[in-house]
Amino acid sequence: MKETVTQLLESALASLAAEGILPEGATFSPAVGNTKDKAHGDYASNIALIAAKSAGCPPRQLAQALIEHLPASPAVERVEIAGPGFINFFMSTASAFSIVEDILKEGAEFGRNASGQGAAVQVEFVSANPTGPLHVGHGRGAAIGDCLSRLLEANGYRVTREFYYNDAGVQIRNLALSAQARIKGLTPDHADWPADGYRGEYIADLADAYLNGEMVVADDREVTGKTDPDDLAAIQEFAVAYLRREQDLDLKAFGVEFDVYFLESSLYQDGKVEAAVKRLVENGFTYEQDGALWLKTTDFGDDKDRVMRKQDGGYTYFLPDVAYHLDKWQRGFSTVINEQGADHHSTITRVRAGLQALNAGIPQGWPDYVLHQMVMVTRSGQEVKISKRAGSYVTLRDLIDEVGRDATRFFLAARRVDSQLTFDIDLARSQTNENPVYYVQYAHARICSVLRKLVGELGVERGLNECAGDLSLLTLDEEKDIANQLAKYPDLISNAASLREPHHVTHYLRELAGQFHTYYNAHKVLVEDTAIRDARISLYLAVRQVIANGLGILAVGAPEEM
RNA sequence: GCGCCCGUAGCUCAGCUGGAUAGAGCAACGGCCUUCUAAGCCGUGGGUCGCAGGUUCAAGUCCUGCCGGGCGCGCCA
Repeated sequence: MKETVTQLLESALASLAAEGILPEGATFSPAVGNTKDKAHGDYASNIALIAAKSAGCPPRQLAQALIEHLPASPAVERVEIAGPGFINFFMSTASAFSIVEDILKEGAEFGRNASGQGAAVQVEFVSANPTGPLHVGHGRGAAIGDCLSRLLEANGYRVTREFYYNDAGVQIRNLALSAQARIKGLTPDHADWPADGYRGEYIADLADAYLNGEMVVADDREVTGKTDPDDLAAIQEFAVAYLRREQDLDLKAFGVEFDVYFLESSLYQDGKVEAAVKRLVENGFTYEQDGALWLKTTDFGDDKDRVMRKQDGGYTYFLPDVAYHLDKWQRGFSTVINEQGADHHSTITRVRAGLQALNAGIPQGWPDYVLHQMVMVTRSGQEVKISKRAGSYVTLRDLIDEVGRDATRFFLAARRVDSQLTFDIDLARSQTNENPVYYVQYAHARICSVLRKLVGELGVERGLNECAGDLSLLTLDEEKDIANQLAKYPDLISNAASLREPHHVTHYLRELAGQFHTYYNAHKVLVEDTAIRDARISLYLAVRQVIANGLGILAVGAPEEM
């Protein structure tokens, strides 16, 4: 519908150019937007304001000329000039409802497009180190990363979901020492407990499992506990596997699956870290100082140079990071999106600098980053800070267990990534219209319920994607509003993906559900006039389909009954 | 001190690549509720968009400065 208006305007612009009213060379792409105020019609364009200067005539006059050159279209009922020179389009009622037929014809495909042309995109997210259960922040990352992946897929991209983790560094050593302390019977309050050791309950569980010789199977590994308290290497291997399994279970409960688990240690094993170092040295961006090897990241916009190789000969995390991203590039991902917590912000400049210093033909500003701000969890208006299992933080599992997978996903994806998020447990649990998840799911269930009633009480079978009835009988304002909202869905999918802003999906659904509930409350659908009834049910079916499609992007369930 | 993010109604938040009179939900206030799947429905009030400049026909949106909050500023990841 919006395209129709755009085409009409383009045609009018061409006519004006042909008549010399507009300069030949200049090209204007008319911006057509949805109106906020219904008094301004269904769509509005500011083209006359934009083009007025180069046309050399006042905007309203140019708008008038454009309107006079607008080709006739059955979709447009009337056109007006308003304000400083906006052109407002009032669409015919009949054309507004053609979207219903489109939706029912396309079904689950409605809103999806092929603009990505199958290009390979990688989304790296969560990437938690295997040192404990996932926390709420990881949950936010998981919700955003997975939703973003689904959005990209809906736009025709081929997405690889990747999880990168450090399985060998200082933190892992620390984990092994903590586990060993537990295995030897120490508790975190003991004087000999490792400094900065991990203190959570899960360390004790891990220790028991190791001593019992349990076998743990994680998505990417399988290890049996050796029971020997002195074999630190064995403890470390077991601990990593144990916590990987723990995280796998969290992710499974959350409904997130990864295509690739990428180990930091593999970069060392495959010589990729050494190769990166060699290349950086050869390119002349390094120097030795204080017994360490530095990279001149300041040549690429960093505020200070960074250590690559420490005094003790080990590498900092930064170097494998660079090697890892070179590997991503070499795997052919022209678009890579790294979803991380904003507390990792400083790595961006460093990684990009390292990649530029490699001289590998990687574009400046590659890869993309999506950073989410912190999450605070509240219950009864009070901040919740700890979980029993992890001790110092609220785990993702806590939330899923308490409010359910659907509400957790919806809530964690519902805010702009760059603003902090308050997760209200009471709200997420509540079964009232105040709870947006409930509200949206209920709209879907309500429609399913009407269909059951239609079959059960009236004996009328109606296929789920069957468009029946004369849509021109839909004459109510609420019906047209809903149709217009439905028509916005494809743009939503395309914009949310290109802007990397998944939160738009939740807001859209909340609004659509609200419109539907209002309509439902005001107007009966199972009316005696079967022609009107059938037309309204067609609209219901379209709403049901779009809600289902939108919830699918969020990986939130679309229940048939509540 | 430096860097990044945020500041919009009492609260939680939207505001699509600058566009018309800044929106939604909750709360408040006033009505309604024997009605298809219910846990409510309709309406009203409520704003110096942190502050001050600037760019523009047009600024919540872009630029500069300041104020307030969060995060980061490791040879941790």
